[in-house]
Amino acid sequence: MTDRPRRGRRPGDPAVTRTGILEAARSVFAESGYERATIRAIAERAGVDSSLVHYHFGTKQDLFVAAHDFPISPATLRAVLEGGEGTLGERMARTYLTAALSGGSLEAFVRAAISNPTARLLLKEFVESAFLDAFEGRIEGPDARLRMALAASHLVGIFMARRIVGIDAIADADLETIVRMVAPSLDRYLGGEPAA
Amino acid sequence: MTDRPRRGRRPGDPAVTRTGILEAARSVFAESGYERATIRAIAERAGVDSSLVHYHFGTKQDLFVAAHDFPISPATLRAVLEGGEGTLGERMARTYLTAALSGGSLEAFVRAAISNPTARLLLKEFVESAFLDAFEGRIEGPDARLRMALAASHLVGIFMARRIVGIDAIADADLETIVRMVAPSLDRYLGGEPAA
DNA sequence: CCCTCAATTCATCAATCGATGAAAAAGGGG
DNA sequence: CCCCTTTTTCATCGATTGATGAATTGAGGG
Repeated sequence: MTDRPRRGRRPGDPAVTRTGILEAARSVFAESGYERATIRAIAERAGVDSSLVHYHFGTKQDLFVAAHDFPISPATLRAVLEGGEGTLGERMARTYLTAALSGGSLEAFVRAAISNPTARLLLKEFVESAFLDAFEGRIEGPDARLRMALAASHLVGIFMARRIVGIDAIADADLETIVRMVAPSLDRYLGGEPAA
Repeated sequence: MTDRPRRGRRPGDPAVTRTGILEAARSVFAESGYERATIRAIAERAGVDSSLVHYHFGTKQDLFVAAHDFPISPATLRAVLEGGEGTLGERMARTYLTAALSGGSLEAFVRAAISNPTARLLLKEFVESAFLDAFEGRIEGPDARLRMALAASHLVGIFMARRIVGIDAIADADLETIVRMVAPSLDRYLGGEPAA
């Protein structure tokens, strides 16, 4: 990592270099958003020439897609659905907020989605299919999908406030406190009553 | 607007040109976000040379600030606080969602805040002072500020879902329907009970 | 051990962008 | 009506960026 790299192929596993680039891409995208992130910055963080990034992943957009396969795993989804302690809203808040606030993956996604149409579509697709569709059928009553979306958007808003905008009251609060406060609101959306 | 502009000062009021640039700036910033928006595109939309933009407003960041003085007016705030029909949460949801979803001003702000540190600070400042501070004292109970911020973040999330990401369920829904569904959640935050 | 192929850097291009400085045209006070 | 100021376009610079092609070096099969 500290060697002066000469030209040509270097010893060791090329796969390490590849995943290193992906990791660097994720972190730079998360920090700077899609537009501001430069291939050169990603390459530098990976300790690699910028051409190598293109060689492995093609265009910048290809790299972004490759680096962000799946923000939240299906396993996470199952954990939310197939109970445990607490209400559904509580599990949902805790699981998604923890996942979103820990890694940089979703942050990169959201940041990128703001300015880049492709990333925006990916995010929309992710939320609608892997999120709304997954819960569909488990939530009853009229407007089920809209109520689901409202619950999800609440979490997105909290994520934005804490991670992107940095509203103090939310950024400084204990995560579990937030979860306990938010859970009843989510349960109200997921519970079924049509809201007067 | 359709004339071939020769060089030099043009007849008519220069203030018209100025406000035209500001308007163009708002719309381009809203569409593209801060990074993607180019001075050249703004100038073209205003029917003006790009240098004129610099002449009037200096740097790109200066222009952004000048174009987005205040997303939501103090008058709007008062309308929310000093009742009328419905609960506080209902007035809050209706007023802010309408304001945020109608003009392009807040959209530009949010988009810009994602990638530009200055815009991010402006947005944070706006939310925290003109929003949280304004309600402070009117909301009782422990964690008042956090609960306020949760209510605000819920609205931000809905705005994101509808305007930025374009989640169908929320984008297609009637605004008044959303307001009625969300209001009880907001009231819960603003009402005072500490949430078990 | 050689020869091909994959991995990697170097050099460089074309495009774009923000910004500046000079030139041209209209306004307006004296 | 003249002259200085303001407003506007034109020309251009320097920096940055994504991308490409050639050169160099290691890996690995035969």
